[in-house]
Amino acid sequence: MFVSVTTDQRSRINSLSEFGISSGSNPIVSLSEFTYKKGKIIYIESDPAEYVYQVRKGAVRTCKLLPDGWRQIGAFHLPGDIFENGGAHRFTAEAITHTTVRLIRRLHLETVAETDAVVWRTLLSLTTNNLQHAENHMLLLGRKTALQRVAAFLHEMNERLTAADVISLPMSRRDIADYLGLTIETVSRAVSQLHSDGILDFIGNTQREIMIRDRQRLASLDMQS
Amino acid sequence: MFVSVTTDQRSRINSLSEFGISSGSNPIVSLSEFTYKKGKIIYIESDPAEYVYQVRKGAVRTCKLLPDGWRQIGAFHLPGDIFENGGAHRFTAEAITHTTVRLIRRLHLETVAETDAVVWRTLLSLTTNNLQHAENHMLLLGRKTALQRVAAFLHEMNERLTAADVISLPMSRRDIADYLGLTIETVSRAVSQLHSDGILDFIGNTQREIMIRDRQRLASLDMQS
DNA sequence: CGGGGGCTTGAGGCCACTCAACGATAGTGG
DNA sequence: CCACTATCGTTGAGTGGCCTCAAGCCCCCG
Repeated sequence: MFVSVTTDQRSRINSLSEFGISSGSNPIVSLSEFTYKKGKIIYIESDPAEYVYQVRKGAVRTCKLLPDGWRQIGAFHLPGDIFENGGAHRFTAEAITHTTVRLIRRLHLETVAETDAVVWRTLLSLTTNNLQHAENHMLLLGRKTALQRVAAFLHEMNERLTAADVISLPMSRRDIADYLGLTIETVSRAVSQLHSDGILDFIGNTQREIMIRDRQRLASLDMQS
Repeated sequence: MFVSVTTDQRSRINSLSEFGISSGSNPIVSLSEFTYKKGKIIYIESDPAEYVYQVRKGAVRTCKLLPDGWRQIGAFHLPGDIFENGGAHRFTAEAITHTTVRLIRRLHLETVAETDAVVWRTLLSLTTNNLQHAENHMLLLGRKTALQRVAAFLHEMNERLTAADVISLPMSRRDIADYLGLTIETVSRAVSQLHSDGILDFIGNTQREIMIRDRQRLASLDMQS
């Protein structure tokens, strides 16, 4: 599959712990780095290959497609995040911006793990974290209003990709809409409302730079009202 | 936590493989059986205890609650199903009907696993399966219509708890609604429509016994139209 | 028999979607 | 430098699907 993908850079690193997975005994695992241009596919749903990925730079979306054109984004992966595909791929992963990922073969990992429970534990907690995120997202998709969803999204992003209360969103309104189970118009309207309510401001002339003015009220919308 | 719960029966079995988790070397793990009356709580969200459960008889729902009273059911667990709660409980688990579960301490399991990668692999694939289910459910909650959701639900149940095309649902319309992110009225209307469209029939005088007349059309609704 | 819970059905309202127009921005080629 | 175009985002008007509220039926169980 990788032959069909833009590979600008490639390097090898001999460390498992650099990947964020600490191994007690076996530090020698091959690690590769790939770079994908904006919009390029990292892997497709039902792709047989098995890797574990870590975002180095950029952002990745994992999504499912419906026959009628609808798309559901399951998660956004930002620098530092590890995402994987146990068994067969259940999602399609795409680069949102110019993105660099590290990757490691699952098989190699499990070979190491054979003699090292720490790796297993890490792999499991990785999957559990993804599961937890999915469970919270089910609640959002099933039971929250448009405004609550957008507030929850901004709240999540504010915690994940910023130190101060200034967010620089890598993804488009379409991505956000497909993540929140809404349309782009509804997302836009909700953001506008949060702006006119004094909860956030726009920075610069692009709409992807957002400053949170009232984190408290944003959080309270997220937590429910 | 268990002191506050109805415990009608209790037994001990010394086998891990009976639980559905095959261990190559260490078959001696304590296994308990508990019975819960209809509606009783098995564990509560944020409960610290760590167990892995297997449904023996009955049915279990795992759900999250919102401050404003909304409920989202993440999954139904039927006889044979294994469900767990890595780390802290992320859900509340309740018995839908009179239910018997086997349970095993996660800690015990991981102690065994220390020397047995098969257990780790099983535990991981268990979590991965749950994750896959959650991912599919996100698609349902985010991008499907009421009719498609109900069709998908019946399709799922038809595959999980019946041999012929006769389903005996253990859960109420409220449970179904909270699973599908709908109201009971909408669920009821959708089922009625499927009935009047000749896709399903009711059996007996209760509305929980359903016979699928046209599995093909049910599946095509599920798969999207 | 009366009461209550579960389920259905109807009437009306609201929130999010649809369709459409428009402005802003970035990239392209002259 | 300026059209020209495509993409992205916002905003408005109108529709529709699901929710809300309400009534009524059926069954179970006292």
